[in-house]
Amino acid sequence: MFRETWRLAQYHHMRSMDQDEPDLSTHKGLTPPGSLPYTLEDTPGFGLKSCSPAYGEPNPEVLPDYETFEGKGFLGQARPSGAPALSPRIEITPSREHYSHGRDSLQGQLLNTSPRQALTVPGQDSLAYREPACLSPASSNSSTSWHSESYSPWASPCVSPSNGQTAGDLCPRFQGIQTSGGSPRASPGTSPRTSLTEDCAGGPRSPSPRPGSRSTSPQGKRTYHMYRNPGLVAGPRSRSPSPHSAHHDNHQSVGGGSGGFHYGSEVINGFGVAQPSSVPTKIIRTVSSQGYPVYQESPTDSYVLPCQQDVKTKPESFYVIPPPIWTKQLPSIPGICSIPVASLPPLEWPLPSRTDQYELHIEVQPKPHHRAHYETEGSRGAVKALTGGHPVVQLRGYRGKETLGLQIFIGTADERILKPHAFYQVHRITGKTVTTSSYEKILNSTKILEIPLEPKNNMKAIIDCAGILKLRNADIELRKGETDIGRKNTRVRVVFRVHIPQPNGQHVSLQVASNPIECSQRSAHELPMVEKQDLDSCSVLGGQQMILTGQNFSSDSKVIFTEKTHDGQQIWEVEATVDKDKSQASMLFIEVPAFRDPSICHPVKVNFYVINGKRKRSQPQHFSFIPLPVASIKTEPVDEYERSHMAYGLPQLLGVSAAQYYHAPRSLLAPDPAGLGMASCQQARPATAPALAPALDPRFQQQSPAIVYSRGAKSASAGPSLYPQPTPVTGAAGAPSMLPDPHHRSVLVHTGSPSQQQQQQQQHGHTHAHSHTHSSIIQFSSTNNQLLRAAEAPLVVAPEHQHAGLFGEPPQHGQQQQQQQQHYPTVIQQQPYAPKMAKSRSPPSEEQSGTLPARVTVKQENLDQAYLDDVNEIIRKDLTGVHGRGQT
DNA sequence: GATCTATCTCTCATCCGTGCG
DNA sequence: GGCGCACGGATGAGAGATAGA
Repeated sequence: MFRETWRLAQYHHMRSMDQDEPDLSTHKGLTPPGSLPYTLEDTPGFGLKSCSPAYGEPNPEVLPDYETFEGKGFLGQARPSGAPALSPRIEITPSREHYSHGRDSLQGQLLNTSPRQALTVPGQDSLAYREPACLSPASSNSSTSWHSESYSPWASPCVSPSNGQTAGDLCPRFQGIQTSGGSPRASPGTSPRTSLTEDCAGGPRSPSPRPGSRSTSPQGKRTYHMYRNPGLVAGPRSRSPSPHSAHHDNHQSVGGGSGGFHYGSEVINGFGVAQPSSVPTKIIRTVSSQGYPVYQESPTDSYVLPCQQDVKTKPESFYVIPPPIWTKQLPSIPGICSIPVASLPPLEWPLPSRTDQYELHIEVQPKPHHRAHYETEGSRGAVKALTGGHPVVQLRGYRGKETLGLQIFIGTADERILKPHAFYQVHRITGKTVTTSSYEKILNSTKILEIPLEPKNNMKAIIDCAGILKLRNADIELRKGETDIGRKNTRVRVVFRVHIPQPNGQHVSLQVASNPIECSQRSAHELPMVEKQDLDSCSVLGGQQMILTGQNFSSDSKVIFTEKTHDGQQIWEVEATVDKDKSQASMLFIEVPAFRDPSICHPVKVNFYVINGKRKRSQPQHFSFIPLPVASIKTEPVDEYERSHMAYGLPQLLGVSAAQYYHAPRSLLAPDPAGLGMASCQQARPATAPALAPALDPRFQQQSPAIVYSRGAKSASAGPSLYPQPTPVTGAAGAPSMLPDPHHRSVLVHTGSPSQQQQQQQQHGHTHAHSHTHSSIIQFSSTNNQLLRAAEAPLVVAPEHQHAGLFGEPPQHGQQQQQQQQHYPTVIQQQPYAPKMAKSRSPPSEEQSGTLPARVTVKQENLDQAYLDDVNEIIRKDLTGVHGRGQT
């Protein structure tokens, strides 16, 4: 699958080169994919440098398109007069219900492309538009649509047709084109809820041969073949556009040429409103005009609107739309504390959940299952708690009187570092049952809900306004730079963040993630799910009883322990003994089996899963086998396999301080060769070591785990600081549980915004070639690189430069950086352990040495492994590079 | 052992219907 | 009663897995 995706990426890459397609690979959270089969600079004409604003920096070319957003929903608000069936929730409906119009950034002007029939139109006077925002998603965008036919006949209107509006209603430029053409699939798959008038406009509602029967997919499912051979599906049946409209009309001119994209702020996402610089996110009615201006949040929209505590009683308050923030200084907004986004840590950055003073705590966890809804569906409601209510989050230790904003977004739940989920977005729920007001924001393509944390409520918030939106896999997978795959990637976590202002002007950022939530339809009723295990580790001899708590266990449930290699090859599998007498539907009593090799000298991480049927298996759970006491282990030379295996547990096992691996601070970037050669674990994986450093180095533990960052001018004086892993790291050797949770791992340094750090790097420029050398050894994501760079180069950044472009560096340097990224793919490697190299099925030597040609094998049945493979692939390349460069 | 093809199985994305407020 | 939301269920297409040639 991954290979397939890669091929597609290559294909699209070639196309992009042909068409001067903008490279969007750097979009997601400022983390350029490390494993792209192309270089970032392979897209000539793309205005990466010329038009990319700094992170958080408003681009004047784009500013007119930005608008802050939004009060709490339209619930209970009067609809615009004369607007029939105008939904109180007007959103982009990115799927098939799109209109194509305007220009396609790749293929030029799109004329008369919409096959859709006219939709019910509210009165013109009821809507206000921002033309720049009314752009076809097909035109720039995002995920899929720029290839092949490049636009869809269903290209997105600014608002969903389900709202009974035509594109022309929402954007003047739509007018006159909405009835063109006719589609063989007129009004494809329009939901019955969407009550369009297309039926009356002629054309069958569904291509189904059975009138009245369920229609087929809007444009039919898109296949890889279609992706590869866009011409085969040309015409109105072309693939649907990505959910997001991006207005090219504006952006094309920015930066010149066709590639006028804004990197720093624009991100391509399958999410319709996710492109701050290109796509309208919402259309809401204003007070004055009773219209629905389209606006979206700029990356610089770091403030939120005053919280409307009770939208039901003050519906009018929604109509208050602040002027574009880029036009003025950040206002002092009562209510929720406002912080410039540029000063906030990116969503990809790991944050601690607590400090000495504060703790962000999930009082009530969400249910482990929540069926996410597609954009074509109606809402499936807010995430609920197991108890029947809703999740509750509280900020403890806060004594201030200021209301803070609790940010919510959907994050990943896989092995890797927590980051915004590519295939899911938080969805604001509005309804009669929703009591919590919320604001919707877009940060680097990630939709964020912000709800107030009020002292009067003891800084507690009931999360009853957050649903989960599923984006179509194809839309996301095909966007440039996206390496994740959506298939079976259905686990998410709800991530909560809060930024607590400090008296000195700094802010403390805390983050906590919920338990994983399975978002697929089926699994909620069929797949077993392990929610809790009372044992994380056991002696290699096994025999201990472990209680698994979860759902959908059955009398036929089996528990399988497995061990896999880096390549995902399973080298060990054994079924645990299940005590069926004790076991229940929500609880399994098992006996941990003995590990295959009782002579291991280090903890070995394995997985286990519960399986009910052939394919009804739970997500893999982690488990560790602990070696017997040292005295009982025969000392033998370790082979390559063991050596690599040991690398992961080395620091803990040997009680070696991470400081031995690193020099501070610069050496934090590179493993100490001497350290790598110590003990019997000579080849500790360099990519892993840095990730462990903060947790292992006692120096870090003495400091506050929180990320404290400066805002504004104060950042200039904010030198680099080291912040420890909040998770206590025990000194007990060999205890696998002491490894910090990768999802809660703190970061080393945050001296300000990413842009600041980028600026720092720029200032250091070529004199810091060594840092590149280091980073070529230790691969981090760009964000992590920023962290490391910040740690390494504590430059004082003038306030006026704090928005220096992360991607807006001088061309030369930018290219160099891109080359670096190309040659040394980045990866977030923060797994406490990684599956060991193949021993029995694959030659360890080559793998170990990193000279084995990369081959990614992804099995559908194990998505986590796919992720691991993805990472491991990069690591192998990295190792190859290291060796090839003579351990530079 | 590698490749191709056919078939099976399952996921995805959408649609349908119902209950509730 | 109408409407919209929430939600469970169903469905076809298509992708992946698997077996056989």
